[in-house]
Amino acid sequence: MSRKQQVPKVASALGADDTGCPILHVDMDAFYASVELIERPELVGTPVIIGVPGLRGVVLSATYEARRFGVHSAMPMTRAMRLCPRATVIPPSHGKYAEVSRGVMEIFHAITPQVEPIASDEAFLDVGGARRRLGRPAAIGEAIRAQVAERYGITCSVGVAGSKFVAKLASRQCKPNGLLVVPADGVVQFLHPLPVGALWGVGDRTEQALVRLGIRTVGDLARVPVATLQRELGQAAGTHLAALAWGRDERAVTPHVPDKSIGAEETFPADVDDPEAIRRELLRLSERVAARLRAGGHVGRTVSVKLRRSDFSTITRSRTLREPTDVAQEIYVTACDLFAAAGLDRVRLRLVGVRVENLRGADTSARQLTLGERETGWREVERAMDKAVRRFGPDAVRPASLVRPKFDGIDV
DNA sequence: TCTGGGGTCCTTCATCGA
DNA sequence: TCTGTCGATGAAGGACCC
Repeated sequence: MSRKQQVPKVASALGADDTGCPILHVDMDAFYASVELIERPELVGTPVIIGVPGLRGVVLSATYEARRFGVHSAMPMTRAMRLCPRATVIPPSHGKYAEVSRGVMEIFHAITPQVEPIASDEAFLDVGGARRRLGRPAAIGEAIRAQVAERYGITCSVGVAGSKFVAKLASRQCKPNGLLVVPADGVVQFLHPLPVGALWGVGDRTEQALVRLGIRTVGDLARVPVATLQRELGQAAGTHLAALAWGRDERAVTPHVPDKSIGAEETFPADVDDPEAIRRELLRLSERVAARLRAGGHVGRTVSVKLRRSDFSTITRSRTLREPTDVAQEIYVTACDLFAAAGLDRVRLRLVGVRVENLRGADTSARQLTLGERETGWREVERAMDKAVRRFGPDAVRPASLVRPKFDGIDV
């Protein structure tokens, strides 16, 4: 589901010497759309867009037939429909995608435990340790493609290289339904003709900044002194990009990356300026975040709120608590304080969000009551709510203020 | 044209204590 | 005692990723 610009196809696969190429990047092709077509085979070969039409939604995924009209993921649905009015629009079913994603990850784990998922539809694999058992990396990549196709009837693309970042570029280069090996001694030859925007970490803004400096390709970038890049892009980004331009990327495949924050946000169907309605939404989001914290065994110390005005300008406000929490009421009270302190009363908002950062394991954080403080009992109440939800479903229990329609006059 | 939702990481600035 | 410096931490914003 890459949303970066398509880089031009290379004419040659640069041979197939995969010695020194233990890293695989596996990327499902048009994942959500492909999963939907499993149940709708009559739509194969036609333009299909996954997204919610009408509302303020964006395209989540599109078949390659729709992409030919200029449709791509993250594009506003209204624009996508103008570009491709014939497209069949299917609302997303995240549960279905998660199920296929789990199955695909199982296939990866049967190859090697060194699997680093990047998203539901892509992962890095380090197959260095699987060679003796399963053969060369390119052969392992082909085996994965065959297994995914056989089990789910969908295709994926595989990049094979000596580093994560080159493997990722390679998989993008051979999409859809391809496999590309970038040999260790062909990295510079592979990278330098690519546009700078193809690099991981170069988005629109950075690309514009680089183009202003006359840097259009990775090769151009490689010839610029590191100090210049650091001055223009900042210390970290400058150093990082200078290394990438020469194919240097030492990052290892890391199977377990701990969560650093958990949040939830929602765009209103129409802008809202009623503080009561905004506080109700903050409560709903706090409930969601707290439930996910508890489900993951996390507590967090910093609560932040995100407030986006109707003109899309966005502010965030955060507060670090004395003790970490996974209690919705504590998160909600803090979020309301932050909202009040932001001084946006009666300002029209299009989005609000709640996030908890500074996470740690709930089991490693014994809560310390200060002198005179009384345990509120909210934690116990919310754990009981978790049990009810697990047993009777998500609508089994909710705060009284959320029993009313979510937004005044708009029940969504 | 009009921009979702879930994240990570970096930079800058302010504050505080040693 | 005062001042300057340095590092840690927190807060805010922004760019980027899928």
